[in-house]
Amino acid sequence: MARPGSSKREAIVAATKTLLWERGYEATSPRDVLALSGAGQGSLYHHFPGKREVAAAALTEMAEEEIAVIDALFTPGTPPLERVRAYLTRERQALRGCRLGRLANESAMEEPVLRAPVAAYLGRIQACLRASLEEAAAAGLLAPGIEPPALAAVLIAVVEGGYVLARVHWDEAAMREAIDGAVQVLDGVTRPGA
Amino acid sequence: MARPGSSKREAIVAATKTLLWERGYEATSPRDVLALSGAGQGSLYHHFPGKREVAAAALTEMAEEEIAVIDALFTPGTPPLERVRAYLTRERQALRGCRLGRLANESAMEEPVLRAPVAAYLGRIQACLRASLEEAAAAGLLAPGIEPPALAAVLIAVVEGGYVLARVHWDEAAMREAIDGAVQVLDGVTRPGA
DNA sequence: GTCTATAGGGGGATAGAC
DNA sequence: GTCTATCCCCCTATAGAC
Repeated sequence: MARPGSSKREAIVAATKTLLWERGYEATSPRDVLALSGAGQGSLYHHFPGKREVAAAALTEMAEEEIAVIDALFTPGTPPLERVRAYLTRERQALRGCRLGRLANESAMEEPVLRAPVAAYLGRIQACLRASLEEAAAAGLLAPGIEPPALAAVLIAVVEGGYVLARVHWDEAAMREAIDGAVQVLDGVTRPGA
Repeated sequence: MARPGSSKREAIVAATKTLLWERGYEATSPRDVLALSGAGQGSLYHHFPGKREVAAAALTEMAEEEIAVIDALFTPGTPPLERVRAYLTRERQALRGCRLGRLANESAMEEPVLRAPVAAYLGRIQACLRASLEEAAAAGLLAPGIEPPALAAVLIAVVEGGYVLARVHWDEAAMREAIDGAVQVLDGVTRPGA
């Protein structure tokens, strides 16, 4: 039932992934999903109990995909502070918003099944940042008074907040400035070791 | 027409302010507004062309109120870095989200009349932060390599991103940690002058 | 200026044929 | 497993009385 293999199910989930990023949860209707996927009403309600479960399946896939990208970015090979910088400066489509974090202010976050994949994604990023910063701290690269967990929280917050600024000002530069600042701050509280 | 004095108009705008914070723009229907305000259908469409303009009026008032709070926080009397800390550490209801910034990912941001008050509010905060940080820099309190505009962008982004983290993890502590980190970072890149 | 009544369209879901 | 047809309710807005 929740297995892949049925073509329409995959089409429905794929369309939902597109629409959730583009419009969010509340603004995405089953009708839109069916129109974009080419499936009929029956297919959706055959494979899923309702809209929420379709979205949950889509969000789960989205989180898996994005977590894979994050894990690749934080490969243990490179020096810890390089990994952090790579995350901060990776390319982003600021005006589209964070693919998962953009749902933060929707009522969907009150549904555990929808909140979970979003929390897993942002949580993974924060964990990777924290681990890298702790590694840097252990190597004596972090200024005193800076706790790795707190700095990790700052950096993920700057990225998510950067998306907010870009959307509100309708200007990618608003996010770029925040990211630039984060890099300056990172340089300011670390020693040039890496 | 857009004047106050008509009791129902004010009730409608007041109800809209409440609902916009609680549910956002798309999830707030004229019906909800009328039910909460006690007004009838006719009153809303007598005073406003439609939902968008009601929301615009509500957002404008919300921005004015919040900007007044910000301006009070950044009174020129106190030392510049104290003002910045006061902004960072002011009390917030993390799980409710930013009263204006929570609309960032709604389609409402494509409507200039709705985006403008939100942008004005966040823009004002950023300007106040920048001015304070420039004052601190002029007094030699800022570490070299830290540009006031970039640091101002970081700080407003941490706050807005902190709201996102709190909502996504459904935990106020997620925002607190980001704010704590921002204070640590601020201390890390400034000299103890103030 | 405020009210009730009503309308056209879409949202989310179900029925039942194929 | 997929389709079309249909349902009820809410969304946004208009009509027109008071």
